[in-house]
Amino acid sequence: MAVTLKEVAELAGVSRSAVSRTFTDGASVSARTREKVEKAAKTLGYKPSLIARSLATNRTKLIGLVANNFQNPAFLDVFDLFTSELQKRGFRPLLVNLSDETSPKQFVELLRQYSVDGVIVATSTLPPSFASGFQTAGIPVIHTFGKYQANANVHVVGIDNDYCGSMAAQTFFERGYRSVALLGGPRTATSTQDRAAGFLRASKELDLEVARVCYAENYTYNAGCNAMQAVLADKHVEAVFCGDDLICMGAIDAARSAGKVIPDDIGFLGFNDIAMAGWEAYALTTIRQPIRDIIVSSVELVVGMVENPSRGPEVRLFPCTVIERGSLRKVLSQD
Amino acid sequence: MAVTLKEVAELAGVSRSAVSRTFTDGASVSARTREKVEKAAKTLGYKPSLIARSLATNRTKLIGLVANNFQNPAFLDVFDLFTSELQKRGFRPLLVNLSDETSPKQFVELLRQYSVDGVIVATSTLPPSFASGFQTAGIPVIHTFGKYQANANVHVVGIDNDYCGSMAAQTFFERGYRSVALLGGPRTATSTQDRAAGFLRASKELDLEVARVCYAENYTYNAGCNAMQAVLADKHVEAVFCGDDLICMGAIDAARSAGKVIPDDIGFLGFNDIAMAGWEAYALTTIRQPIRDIIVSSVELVVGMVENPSRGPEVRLFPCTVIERGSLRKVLSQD
DNA sequence: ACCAAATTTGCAACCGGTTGCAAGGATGAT
DNA sequence: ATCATCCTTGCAACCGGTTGCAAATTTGGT
Repeated sequence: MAVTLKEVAELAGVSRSAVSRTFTDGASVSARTREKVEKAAKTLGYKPSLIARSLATNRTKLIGLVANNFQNPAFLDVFDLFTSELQKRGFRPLLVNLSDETSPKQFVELLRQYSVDGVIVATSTLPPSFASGFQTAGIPVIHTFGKYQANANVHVVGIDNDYCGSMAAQTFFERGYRSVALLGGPRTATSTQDRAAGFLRASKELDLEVARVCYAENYTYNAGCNAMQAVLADKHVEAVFCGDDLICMGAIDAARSAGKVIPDDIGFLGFNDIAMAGWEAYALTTIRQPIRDIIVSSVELVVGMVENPSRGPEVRLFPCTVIERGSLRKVLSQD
Repeated sequence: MAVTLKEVAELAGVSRSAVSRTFTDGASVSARTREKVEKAAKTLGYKPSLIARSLATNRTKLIGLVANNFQNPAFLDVFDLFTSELQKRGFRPLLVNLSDETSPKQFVELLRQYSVDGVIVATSTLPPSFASGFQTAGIPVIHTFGKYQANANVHVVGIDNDYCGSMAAQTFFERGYRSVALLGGPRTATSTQDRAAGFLRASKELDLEVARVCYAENYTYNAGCNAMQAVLADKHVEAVFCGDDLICMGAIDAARSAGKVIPDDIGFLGFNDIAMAGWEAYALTTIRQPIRDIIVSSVELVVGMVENPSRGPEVRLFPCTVIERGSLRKVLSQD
């Protein structure tokens, strides 16, 4: 069915090598040969098979994206950027859905079988050991949204979650809140743990009372709704720091159902700044995670590692910013 | 680096064919040989290279997913289901982002170069000719969310958009609305055109006045917001049929900003039933598109075609249902 | 016009599997 | 024990490219 190198070579009256060389850049071919080959290729409609090339070069130009959070709108940006950035660079994305997998180990094997050139593990709910499994198998890997560990041998791109936690406390403090709550993401996520640590430490330093600490079961609206019930039991919580915008929106709706007005009765601080956070119905004040920077950087890094595998592990953290909208009261004026 | 067939064969003391056969099911190997090979493979950590296998078998077990709407939450379900359903069947998803592509033609070439076994084109904003380009190239293709055409040679899985349009008119009629508006998705989408046709025809039959017809520029909240301004200019529009939930939410917020109360002052009917439609802040009454059925069916169909390429083109349409929430008034009681 | 150097070309081996074919071995019936 | 049948095995060719090497050709300098 498909046209092969050989047929082009015959039509052009040159060797197979010559054809191969016109299609691999950096190879030495004379202008005349190239012209003959290109003409023949065009009339036959020839394009080199990337599979065959992969076999010979041991490069597939395939990058795996492993994710386990396909229901969070924040991942729309991830998928969009990941795919378009890879395409720009001549690579292709192979998606792996880890959502309902109990044993993720087998996926290392699988991606190895497909000979992906590199892998981006985009999740904060899997341990660094999962990502480093790829490293061990000889596959360049980036742990995006991962936790930085001093002894880790794996690249990490993301944010400083501990610092973000302290930013949240600072944000509450500046707005005059004194009794606050933490409504984190899933307990097992390293991002949740780090943010909680930073939040609690800074709250202590700023003399904020953390009246309640609870965690949503997962990154969903409903989980936020449910977890908020516990917070509502504490009558004197003035503001809630949520581990995710989606959770925060659920929490807000739970509060509204209980008759609370936002931000007058209770304030909310989200995390991520997904598109919906800007919608008028919620107008979430939230800590923005620079997803674009993170993904672009991850892609650059993984592509860089494919081209130069000896690069040592690197950690890239991007700053987050508070996006001021309407779910917290205003900063106290300084008079 | 990687362990190959040959090394396993040597360790096990058998031929390369024997090793190959133990790893391809349906091949004939004796129990004793299989045991020796499996033991050797295990000690060496051998897994067959899918790339090499692809070259020999002309099958990659790769299915392309072409999409151009990476910002709509409805696609979270698409990505989730598509990837997990493929994984279940031993196939892998290769993602193609067509979002900012002016010339999609080249992507046919690209997927052909990767020798994908099949392609799912999941969009209603590309013409059937794009999908059939894959067919012409000899690649099984499903046009998911596509338009059924009598002369088409390409499989289509989706819904009956014309009928959905008439459902919307019927829904308005049953609730006593008499002057309505259409706020469609992008004009160029075939789904928009078909729904508009069905809506206008049924409105005429039911004697509904369609006071306004306008279209959002794309499937976004902001586009819905903007397009709603025109509708708000008509003081007597009682209800709006939106081409998408996201557009609808933008339109609702625009109406609320203009002081309207929903559904008392103006009613809204969405489309898709994305997760957010159920959130209390919007409580959208919407026409639910059965995305799960559509994607599962698309995957089944494309996998089926890979296994049996001679199957003729097939059209699979799934019924949509009205999900009753709070953005339209109640059905009139029949007394 | 001549020669050394640089460039281009083709040959052939290789990437890591699969598979048709014929030979070898096992099985079962007589 | 003999033979026909069936199953298993290894050989070797093939899938469609790439690439080191040596030969052939071009280039440039004088």
